[in-house]
Amino acid sequence: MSADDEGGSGSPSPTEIQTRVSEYWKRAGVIEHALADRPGAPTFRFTEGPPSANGRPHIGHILPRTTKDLQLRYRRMRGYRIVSEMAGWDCHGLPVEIEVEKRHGLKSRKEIEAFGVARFCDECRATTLSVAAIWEEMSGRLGYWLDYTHPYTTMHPSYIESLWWSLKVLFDRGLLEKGHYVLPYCPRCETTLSSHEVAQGYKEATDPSITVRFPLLGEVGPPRSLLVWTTTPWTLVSNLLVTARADLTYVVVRLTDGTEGVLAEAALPRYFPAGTEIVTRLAGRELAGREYRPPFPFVPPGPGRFRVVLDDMVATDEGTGLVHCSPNFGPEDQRIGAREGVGGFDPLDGRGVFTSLVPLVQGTWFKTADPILTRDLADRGLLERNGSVRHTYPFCWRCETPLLYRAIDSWFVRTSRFSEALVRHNSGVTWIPAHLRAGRFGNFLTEAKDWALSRSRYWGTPLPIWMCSNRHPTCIGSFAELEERSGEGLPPEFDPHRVMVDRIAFACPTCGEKSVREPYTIDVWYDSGAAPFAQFHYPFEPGPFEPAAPLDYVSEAIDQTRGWFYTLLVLSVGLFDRPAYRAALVTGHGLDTTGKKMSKSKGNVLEPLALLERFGGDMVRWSVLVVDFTEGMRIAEDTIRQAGARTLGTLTNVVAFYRQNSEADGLATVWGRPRSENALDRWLLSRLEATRKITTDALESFDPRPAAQAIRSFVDDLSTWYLRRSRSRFWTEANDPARREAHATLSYTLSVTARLLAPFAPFTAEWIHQELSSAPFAESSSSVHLGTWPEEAGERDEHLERGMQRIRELVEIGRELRQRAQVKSRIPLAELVFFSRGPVDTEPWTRERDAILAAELNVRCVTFAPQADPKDYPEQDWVLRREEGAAQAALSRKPTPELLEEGLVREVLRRLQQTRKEMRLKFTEPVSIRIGATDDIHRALARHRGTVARELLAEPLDLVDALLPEGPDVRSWEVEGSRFTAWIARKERPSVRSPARSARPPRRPRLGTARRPSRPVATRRRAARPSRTSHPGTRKRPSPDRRRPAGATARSRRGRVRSAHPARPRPKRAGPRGRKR
RNA sequence: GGGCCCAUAGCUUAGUUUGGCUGGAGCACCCGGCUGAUAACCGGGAGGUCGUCGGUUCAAAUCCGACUGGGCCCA
Repeated sequence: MSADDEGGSGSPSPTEIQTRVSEYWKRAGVIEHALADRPGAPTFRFTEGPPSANGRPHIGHILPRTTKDLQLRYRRMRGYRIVSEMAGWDCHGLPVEIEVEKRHGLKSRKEIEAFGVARFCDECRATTLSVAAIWEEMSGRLGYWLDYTHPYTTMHPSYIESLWWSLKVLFDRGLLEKGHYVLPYCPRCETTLSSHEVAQGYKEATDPSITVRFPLLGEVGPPRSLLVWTTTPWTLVSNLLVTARADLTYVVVRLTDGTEGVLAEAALPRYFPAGTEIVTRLAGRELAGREYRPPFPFVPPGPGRFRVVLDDMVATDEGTGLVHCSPNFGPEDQRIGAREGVGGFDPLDGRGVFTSLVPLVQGTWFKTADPILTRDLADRGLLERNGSVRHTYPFCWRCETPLLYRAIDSWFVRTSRFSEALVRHNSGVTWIPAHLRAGRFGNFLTEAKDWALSRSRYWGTPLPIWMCSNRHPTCIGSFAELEERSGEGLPPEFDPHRVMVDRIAFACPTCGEKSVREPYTIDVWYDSGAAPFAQFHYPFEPGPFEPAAPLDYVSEAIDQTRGWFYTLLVLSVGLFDRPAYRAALVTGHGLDTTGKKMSKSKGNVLEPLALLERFGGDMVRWSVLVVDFTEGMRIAEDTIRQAGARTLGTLTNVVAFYRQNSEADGLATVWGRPRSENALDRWLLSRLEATRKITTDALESFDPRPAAQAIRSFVDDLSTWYLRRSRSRFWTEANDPARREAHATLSYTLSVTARLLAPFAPFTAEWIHQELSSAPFAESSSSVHLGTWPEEAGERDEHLERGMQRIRELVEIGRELRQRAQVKSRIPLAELVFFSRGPVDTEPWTRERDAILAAELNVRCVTFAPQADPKDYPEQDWVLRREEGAAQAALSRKPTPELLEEGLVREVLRRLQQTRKEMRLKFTEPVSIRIGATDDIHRALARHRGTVARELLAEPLDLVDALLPEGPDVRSWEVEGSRFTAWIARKERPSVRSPARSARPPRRPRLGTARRPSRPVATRRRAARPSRTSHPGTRKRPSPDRRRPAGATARSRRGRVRSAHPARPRPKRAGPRGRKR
């Protein structure tokens, strides 16, 4: 990092904090401790949804990983044992296969088989975890704690054996069956796809849009044709039926060539100009049974073929109201075809190429055939309309080949048979957001369709079903069973993937014929849906998995409603007849700055690793947690910086303030709830308790949104009200009771805040906790993440909270009056009177109320009066605020000469303090000061000499009754029309305390006292930098030995401070001393 | 084509369940103030057709309907 990254005197940057904390976690083995088994602890059941092990993480993965980690950290602090914290990898499937295909230039299944299936699978296995390290890196930077040393992988033999066990359970229950159905099919990959896979591949595409004449047979009069619309001309060669809707009105119109056409009346305006002759009207049901000549002569005649049938699926908003039906190439078509008993006709081979059944286009790919067939129709006078249409069409999500729907043999999980149970077991799930339960997810369950499970591929869990020539299926549920059936021992390194299992055959238990394995793998979504039990090799090994117990919590992004959330539930209900999870937190997707979905093609993606590197995990986590992350949310660097810096930055600054002061006084952290009578302290503790309660309730109910907001607002109150009004107490002496109270309150509050923050911003929380600790960054046992969650400590005082709120409102009134009086706050004013119609109910802390107001508004006296008599407050002396006609408050507007003089002193002090700050002096560091001023300023300073010397820590303070001569080291200011000059010089010698506070960075090895080996990465402080002005008697460069060193631990500082100088000199006690020139 | 969700200031948002005071706050901007933790802080200002239209009501950001835009899912 460069020196410019570091703050001058403030707190470390988020990335510095993260670096330091990460090193500590690593060094002290904190993560291992946190994830260690906790015998006897209550169980919190969780499963990491396995990401695809060869897909790189994208921005969308940040949200769910944050919400998962948040809940797990909370539960750990609550004393739970998380079952399980295994990371997991989804290893199988087309993504891996396609990567390997590309590498070896393989273009079809034929080429893969020529390449060698065993070799192909070996390559897939080797490829599959290639990006695991990137995922681990991202999770580490995000602070997502999982056990990456023992991840589960869906390709592991034990995992696959569990899958086989579960498949056999379904098979035995009759829920796993073979069927012949129309399914989405990729002709390049030569396999069916799951609906989930199809959903990912919809794209805008231009397709033909043609309307074809199907001549009706047996009509009298002019030739009459059905006008049939389609966007897939290639399916016309396999046409078997035409569908009309019973309740629609159809018209027969006169076509331009004198023949007649039939179409829905509703479609008429889309096709023909007004005034087109309508020969007759007829109801849809009258069309039923009419026979027609098919558009192509390839389909042999058969019972019931080439006639009009009725169905409600016919839409009217596009097309002609007459739908061409090719039962092999559409789900609806299949349903209708099956109902009508017309059989099927499939002219395509596995690669989507027409076979000899269709000589016209034999050897042509299905899409390429469209124009050829269209031209042929036109040549034969059957093409009524020829056009094109833009619409969404499904493409293969991996290889971008247009999909087709076709009837094919496949194995199914009969989900439709237990959709009622799916709905029932979903009804008790806590969904966040809640609408998903009955809404999107619930709807999906009610309409649950059978799950097409089998894939004609290679790298996947082999379907453990063997079939004999008599079509008797045998399902194998374990490796031992396979061994027993086949009568051959499995090798010790048995790999239950294709080739090895394919070679095994056995006699059919039913008929004795040879049984061979069905050559399928299964949908990878089954793999991941089985993760809760398969990761433990259930039921083959003893483990923490209990069939009766659902997971307590899962969290993923919204797209998983159809994915993992669904397959988890299906398997849970199908196998165990219970819900899969008690609570599901669903995050939205990341959008770009304009609210558009991030996608590679739009080039608006943000790299998660780059973001995390730049801002640190906490900033990223916090920025998503404080907004409604269940909606799609815009993610931009600016919003991360803004949301993160506000709360986390403020809080670290509060900690820095606390540490500087308590360290200087040698006060140790107070971890228990203090008892203070001070109203501000009691107020803060009450606010803390309120925040604790909201945070706890939110996390208990799995919805962190209210918690993050409550913490944000609490940190705001802490910094901008409590600390601002309490500062002076931190500057009194260490044994002052008020100082003790303030210290104890802030100390305790920060310790609780660190624990409340721990699940949300683990790095910052840890840093705060360590800053409070007596042995920071020492042992793992001191980690905030191994501590307990804050329990209720003391009650809220809502009366006090309301009273304080009222005071803050009164402050605003006071400021307004000051502004109107045009007297800046630095000048004290004599009196502020509030005329309250109702008394401000601040009993029993009325005196403190007035003191807070007086200090905040810099007035000598605050009083409350029941009502004002205007003539007591003449305008030349008072500025009045009215509310609804009645006087509300009055501020005396004219400062007395004494008050003016005090204001003048403050003006001078402020400028000199600013100079001290610019010189980067520690606030405990004494200086030599000479101030040259005349007249009013000199008189004022002389009269307040003690205050001036004390506040500036001037040892000595030299007041000169003349302006100092100009010089490079002399500064000059103008105040209220008068000038004054000063020079400030660092003391020649370090003050007594300096050595203790200051080992120095190794790169500037001078004057080092109390030097310690430092960790360069943990640099907290800016390297010594020349102050902007130089002063007589001062080195050009501030002496580095006064600075906090790189990496010097707080322990070393404190240890020395406390033992060596228990009663260190305080600035305020540094008495003015004369200095001879 | 169907379903679910969302829309409040340039940006992030509170308020919507249960209609009711002048629609609050933060960032950014302008003016002023404060500053011995701060990358800060405090006051004031400017900035709002509460997506649009219609309905219910004494009263609508809030309830109802339609529409527009966006997100997600299904087809």
